[in-house]
Amino acid sequence: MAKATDGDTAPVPQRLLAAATRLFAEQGYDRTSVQEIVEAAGVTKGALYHYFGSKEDLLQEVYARVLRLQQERLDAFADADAPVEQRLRDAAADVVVTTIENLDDASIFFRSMHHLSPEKNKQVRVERRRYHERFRALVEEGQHSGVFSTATPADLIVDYHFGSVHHLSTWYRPDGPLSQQEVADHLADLLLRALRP
Amino acid sequence: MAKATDGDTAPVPQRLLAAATRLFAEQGYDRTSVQEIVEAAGVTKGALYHYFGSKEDLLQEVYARVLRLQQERLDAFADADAPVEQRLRDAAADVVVTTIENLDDASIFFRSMHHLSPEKNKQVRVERRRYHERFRALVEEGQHSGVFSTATPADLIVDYHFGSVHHLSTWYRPDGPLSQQEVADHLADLLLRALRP
Amino acid sequence: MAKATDGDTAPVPQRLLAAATRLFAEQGYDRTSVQEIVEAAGVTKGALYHYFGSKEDLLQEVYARVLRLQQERLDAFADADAPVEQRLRDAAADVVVTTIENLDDASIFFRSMHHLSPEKNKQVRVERRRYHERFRALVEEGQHSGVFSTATPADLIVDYHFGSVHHLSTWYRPDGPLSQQEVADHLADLLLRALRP
Amino acid sequence: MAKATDGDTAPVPQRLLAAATRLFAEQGYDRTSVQEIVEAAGVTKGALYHYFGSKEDLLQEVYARVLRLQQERLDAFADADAPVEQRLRDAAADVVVTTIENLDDASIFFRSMHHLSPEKNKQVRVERRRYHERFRALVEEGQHSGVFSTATPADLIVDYHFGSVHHLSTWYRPDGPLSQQEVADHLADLLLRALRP
DNA sequence: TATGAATGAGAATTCATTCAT
DNA sequence: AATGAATGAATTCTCATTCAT
Repeated sequence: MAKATDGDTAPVPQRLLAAATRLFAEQGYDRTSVQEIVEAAGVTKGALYHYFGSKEDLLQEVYARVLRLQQERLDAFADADAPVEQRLRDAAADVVVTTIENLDDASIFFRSMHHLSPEKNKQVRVERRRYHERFRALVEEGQHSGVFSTATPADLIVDYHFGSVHHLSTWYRPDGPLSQQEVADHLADLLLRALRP
Repeated sequence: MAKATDGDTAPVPQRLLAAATRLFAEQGYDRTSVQEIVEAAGVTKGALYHYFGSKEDLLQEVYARVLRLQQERLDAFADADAPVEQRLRDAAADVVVTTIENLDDASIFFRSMHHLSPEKNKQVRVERRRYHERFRALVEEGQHSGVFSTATPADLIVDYHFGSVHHLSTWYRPDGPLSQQEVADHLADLLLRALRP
Repeated sequence: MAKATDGDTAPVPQRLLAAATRLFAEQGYDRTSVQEIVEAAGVTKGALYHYFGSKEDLLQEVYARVLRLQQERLDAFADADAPVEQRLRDAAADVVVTTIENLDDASIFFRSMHHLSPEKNKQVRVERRRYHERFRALVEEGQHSGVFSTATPADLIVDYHFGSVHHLSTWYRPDGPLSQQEVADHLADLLLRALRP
Repeated sequence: MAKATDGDTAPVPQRLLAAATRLFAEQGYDRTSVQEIVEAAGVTKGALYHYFGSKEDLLQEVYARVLRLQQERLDAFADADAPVEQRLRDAAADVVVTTIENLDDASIFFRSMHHLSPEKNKQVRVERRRYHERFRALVEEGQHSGVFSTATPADLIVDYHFGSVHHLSTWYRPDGPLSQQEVADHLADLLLRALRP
């Protein structure tokens, strides 16, 4: 009977997650009440607490989804069979596109991480770290093979790039002058240009 | 009689602002109660509401202070008597140092702006815009005079750099391997390298 | 299981309404705190806000109840099969008795109506108007058929009578010299006497 | 220098009293803050507390003024040299005109009396009683001399009439179809007609 | 699997009043 | 005569969560 992912007929947990994602992005985690979420999802509070242990669990689920997706894509690009400068450029551009396509998740990610309890926060940080290190490894690979400048520590370069990705949710508008792909190309280009020896 | 800026003797509004800044940065705006602020400042709630119309006003005051400071510094560097690549590098490095020196304000700025009411938000955006445009003008000046590449739109370059500044509050630690100045130099360097024709 | 209207066993909304009615009448709407109401009803604040959107909603419910009751009774007397002077007298006396029997509601009604928000106030006024007009129609009927004097506009006569009803909560005491019925008969009599041609 | 009673130049206590009267009538006593009063009067809180011991004192002053005025006028009409039916009619009409002319005071009087502390309340009640009794004496004089019906106790007749006076603040509008004097004549007429033997 | 009534702690804000100057 | 900073208690309302059904 269910056909879409969002409508009235999607499984309850998905509907709750979709509603929570939208509301957290629009209003922030603290400003979104459990009541609003269940109303938006068309269920009752009891149902929410049947599937999720707490409001915080919902937030963590949003994170887990984003992290999983981005790690998968990074791994795919990094493991490709191509010169390192190509692989870095592709990965750098892809994370921009993926982030723009899931701007809600990104807003939540960067604005609400500190709302998680210490233990859950730690768990997320560990996964983030893994992602960061995979990306850094690409930079270092290019530095060791001499195609990238070694003037800047690789860690800092990763943070430089992810700063701009993080920032997207602040300024990017779908109806702006640049398409997703153009923004991605420009940002990847800036990264690669900065890395020229 | 008052000599310090923070102690028991500083004027009440300053003490409130200092306490609020610290707590907003540590816990986030929504998670910080008015009660906590007044306790930290050693005054009563009535006193707070005597000087500030609302909790939100306190937040706006923090913003106003940061914006004023950063605009002043940018103007000074941008108006200096030096080649444009030097002026851009100095401004780009200075905003990093200033941000690190006021990491609390920066965290609040980037994480809590969406907590302001629409009208106050607009006001802050207007001032942010002015700052952004002054910075962009520097980039464009270099592009027109041929010392910077024109491959990337100036607006995007400004957002690229400020993404990394914004991001500082996420990863920079005073006890990390790099000093403030080193980070600033590296980030300014990356910007200038990316702009090489 | 529930048998009384007030005890520990009555449904929570009724208990809240009963407590609020008594306290609003005794102390006035503004002087009665939500805390007092829930304590008197033996429930918690959360329960109150589960059933009523606001303190004001509670007040409006009190109004709605009174208005419904009085309109029903007026309609019954006005539509009866009797000479107009008899129907007016019965209606005029009945509203006195009903008001005395619900003196709390009446006090609240006349003293606290201006505490309602504009929109709710309007809604109450509309219902009041309907009541006023039904009563006025009775007076006019008698005037047209010649049994009542036309010296005074019917509207004014209605306000004259309701002034005295309104006033009851100021002076009527159950232990005073006159019974409810005696007061009602006297006031209806005064009205009819004033209307003699 | 001072020429009006209301402007910027009137003595401070008068200005406070005028501002308080207007605000109490518009918003109710409880809804009017001391801050609003002093702002409307163009002075500071300290000044208010210099002249009045409390917010309640301000309210009592408004009462005292009304009571004094109405008692004076009633005494004048009641002591006149005319037949009792003329004196009653004049007094009954005059209180209507005076009430309409001071509709703010009247609203406050009838709506806020229960806001006074028990002792002040008692004091006001005593003066009200004196007024009521002077009026009742007029009715009784007419009843004893046979020009008024004795069907209704004099006390009730006084309350009947004052109910309608009280009610004026609910329905009377200066831009309505009837002038002050017309309303006064009609209401006095109704009273006298009801008293016909 | 889901409901919805009920909890209880805590939120921001208001306000009459005081008092040193 | 008048100021205005400061108090502290009270106010309405919100909300994540629980639990009997």
